[in-house]
Amino acid sequence: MRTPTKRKPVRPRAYHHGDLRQTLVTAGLALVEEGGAEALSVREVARRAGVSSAAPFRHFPSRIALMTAIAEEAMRRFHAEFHRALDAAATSDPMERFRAIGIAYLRWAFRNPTHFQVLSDRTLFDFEGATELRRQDEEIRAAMEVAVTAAVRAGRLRSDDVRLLQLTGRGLVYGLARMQIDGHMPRWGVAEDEAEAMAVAALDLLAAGLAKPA
Amino acid sequence: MRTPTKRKPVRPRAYHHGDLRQTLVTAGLALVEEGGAEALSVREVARRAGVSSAAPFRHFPSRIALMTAIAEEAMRRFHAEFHRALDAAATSDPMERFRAIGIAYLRWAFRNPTHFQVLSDRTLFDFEGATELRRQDEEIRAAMEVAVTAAVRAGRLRSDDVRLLQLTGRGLVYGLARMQIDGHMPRWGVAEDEAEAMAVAALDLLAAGLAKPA
DNA sequence: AAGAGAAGTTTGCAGTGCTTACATTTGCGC
DNA sequence: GCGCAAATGTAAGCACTGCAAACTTCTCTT
Repeated sequence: MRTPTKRKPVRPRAYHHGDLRQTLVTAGLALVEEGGAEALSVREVARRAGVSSAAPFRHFPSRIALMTAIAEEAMRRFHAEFHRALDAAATSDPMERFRAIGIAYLRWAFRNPTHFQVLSDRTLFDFEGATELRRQDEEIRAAMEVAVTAAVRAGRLRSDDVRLLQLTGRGLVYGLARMQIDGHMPRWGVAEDEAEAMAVAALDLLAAGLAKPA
Repeated sequence: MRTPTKRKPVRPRAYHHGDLRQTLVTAGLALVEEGGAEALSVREVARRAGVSSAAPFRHFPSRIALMTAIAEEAMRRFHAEFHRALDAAATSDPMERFRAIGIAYLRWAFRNPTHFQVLSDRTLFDFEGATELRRQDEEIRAAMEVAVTAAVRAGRLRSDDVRLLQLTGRGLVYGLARMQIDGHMPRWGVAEDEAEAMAVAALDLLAAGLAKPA
């Protein structure tokens, strides 16, 4: 977003924009935030950036490529906050760590619902082509695997099937997040302002249930 | 919607179609089945039904209204199969019943992924306007509430918060179904042909965990 | 047999993603 | 500095979409 060799650093940027690519991603992110993924059109993004409707195609070959860049930016933020939260809740107890991971995930999803929506639906962007995103996604998954494996090794869980345990944990947390996004919570008697707390309570209930009985 | 006084029940139906409304819903359902909800366009549905692109608007005021009718048809099938499966697994044990409900839900979702996708995303159709659908949805939810309440009364669960227990059960099952639809399973090391069985195993793990320890 | 209403059609408008041809600007080798 | 190629913008246009209006055809009622 800097302007090193540009002659007119501020307003009257005629023709060449300076950093259109990043501007488009930022505008797109805002659009998604306002109206969800399907509210994003290339032309509207161009309008917001103050360029012609064909300009974005100089930087992205298709709408899906633009969405991929937006998803990558969203994942960057998710990844950063996820690790920040994990570091803050530094604990060596594997069950505590399992819980902290789930809470960090839920927290981000509930507070960034439209960004989470983009990340979760892999028909919306080119998952295979987003190398960095895939690495960060894998890192989050691996963090969970580490915690679960440690808990299993310590004999703390009622099952020793790491893959199944992971799937169960992720399944619940993913489901709660998507129920919120897809508008199911009201139908289950969960009000807007208590949704996140209820989701955490559900996670706690699962964690308690997975723990090995005395 | 039958054809009591029609003169030409079969082929050469010129102009008036006879039962276009139902034909459109059926064609739409097939379209959704093939390519998911976003693959459905009013014009393509019209093409398949062999009518002009404006004809569907005689029966549905908008694309969303057509999608709502499609969702209602999908829900009708889901509801029917759900109850058929529940009746087949007739058992009075509340924990068994809880499990049977979850399995029936998972089974339908995994075998009708695109139809499930439509039903699950409430931005795709007019949920509030679909009275019958809402009633059937509520019935499925109520079946779960009955089972959970019975289990709590029988002192079989580690929590007595029915709402939280329901949310946890639904959250897991919904999450597993959506993970499948959104294409997350491969990344979690779950192959296509074992996905449904793994989901059931996760449900069993949750059920075991929710049960009151001896 | 007449006429009204239902259910089709054609035409057209505004929006979309994307392409092609053209214009401007900028960085780089000389 | 100069000049040219590449990068990056624009304008115009195509095929598609959802949807509205005006018109036509059929069917049902009386």
